[in-house]
Amino acid sequence: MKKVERRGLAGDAADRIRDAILDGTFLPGAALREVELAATLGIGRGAVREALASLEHEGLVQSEWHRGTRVTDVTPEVAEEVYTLRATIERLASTLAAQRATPAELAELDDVVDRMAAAVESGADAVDLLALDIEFHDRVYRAARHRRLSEAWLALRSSVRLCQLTRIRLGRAGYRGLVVDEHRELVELLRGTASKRLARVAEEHVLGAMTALTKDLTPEPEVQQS
Amino acid sequence: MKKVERRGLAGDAADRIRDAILDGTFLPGAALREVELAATLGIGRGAVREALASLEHEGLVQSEWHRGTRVTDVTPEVAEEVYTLRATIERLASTLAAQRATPAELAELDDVVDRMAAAVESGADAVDLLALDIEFHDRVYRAARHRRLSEAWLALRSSVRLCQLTRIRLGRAGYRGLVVDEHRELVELLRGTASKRLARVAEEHVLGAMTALTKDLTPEPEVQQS
DNA sequence: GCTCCTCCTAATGTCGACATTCGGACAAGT
DNA sequence: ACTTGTCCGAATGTCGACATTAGGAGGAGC
Repeated sequence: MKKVERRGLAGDAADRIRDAILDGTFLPGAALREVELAATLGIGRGAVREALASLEHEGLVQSEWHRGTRVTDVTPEVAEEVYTLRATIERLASTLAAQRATPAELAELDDVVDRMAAAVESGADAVDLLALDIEFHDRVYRAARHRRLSEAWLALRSSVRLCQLTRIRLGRAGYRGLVVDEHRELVELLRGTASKRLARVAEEHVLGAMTALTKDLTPEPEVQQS
Repeated sequence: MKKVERRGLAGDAADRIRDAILDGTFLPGAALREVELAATLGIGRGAVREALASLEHEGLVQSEWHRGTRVTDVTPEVAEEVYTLRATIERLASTLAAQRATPAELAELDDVVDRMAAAVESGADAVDLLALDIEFHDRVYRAARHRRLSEAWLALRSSVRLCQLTRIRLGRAGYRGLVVDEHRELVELLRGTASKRLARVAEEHVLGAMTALTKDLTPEPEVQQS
């Protein structure tokens, strides 16, 4: 059995607010007022404060002394920071996962990739594909069995989603079929013993995503003029 | 001019508590009671709560639902997690610093290494050497100019100090002269363009420290018997 | 003697009230 | 016209009181 996780209101509140940010209820740059959120969620301001502190630690929001909290807006610079850091961490996660993953965990990774392939085949939504992508990497980190590393991923994960979602929102996006192949290659390498190559591919997998992302996020040259 | 940093009580409280943990006022495993701390520091419980949340994010303390917060105790497992993660992050930091460091920053690194050498020469305290070691790496991260990466280091730094300090407290320790040479090599590589070699050396620099650390932290086989 | 149940205590979780701070609007001075 | 000073509204920062919970002490039942 898996132990039940008991959390306070702050944890729930953080989840709600995070979801609201990720599904576009709060757009980048929007102000998150404590009293307002407290009223909306039906909880006290203390819990909201704690939740916002969590989200700040995840990089989803930024707050300044006595100036409130607002949703981080996704600039190419932010995307570059998030993805370079993620690439580095992913390198370690893959290496560890290759050493420690059980056959069952590897099989589950296969399953996720199959579901991704099916989703691409049936022309599924880009958001659904993104969810599968993230699930894949969640499982890799779990297989790595490294508490602090998993926490680092949890902190980055929200930012990764936010980056990809704004990209999708911009209409660019287009999850190519390439994604499926890349993940399938990763699973194969996790099964093998070519740790050097695995580390390189895992890192490049993320950096490749970054390249596509920053390019799409860079605002097109304005034609309009004042 | 450098902008003044305005923080609330929580920030100050976090610093005080962190220092208290690092200088041994609160030993690993000790309970940190909110009311007690609030009374000691002369502030409200809210601020203390916020401070403890920060420290938990740094990995210095752990808290459970309705069971309070206690100082993380340094096991070889913790040390291994902290140092493997640090090695990975340091690899990126060094690579970026090599690309972005100004000549002034590199000169300051030289200065730190010189001070380390002088300290070793004059048989200084292990704690002082540790401070210089950390200052060196602080500067590397600053030169890397990567906000999220720096934050990741800030979060790990306290744990690194805690690990090293308990090691010193155990009497093992003994900062060897080797440390000076290693840092001097790092600066040279930062000046050069051999980025692959730099990445490897930076990573191994940390992993080497880990090996010494985990060995010293592993409790000696008990002779006593029940 | 062992288990289970009930209470009790000490701590954390939660909340709303009050204090502090920011930034803009507006007016006065140069 | 530009700067400077003051006021004001709205938000966050801070605090103590109250609600809830965990874990142990103690007794009843077997």
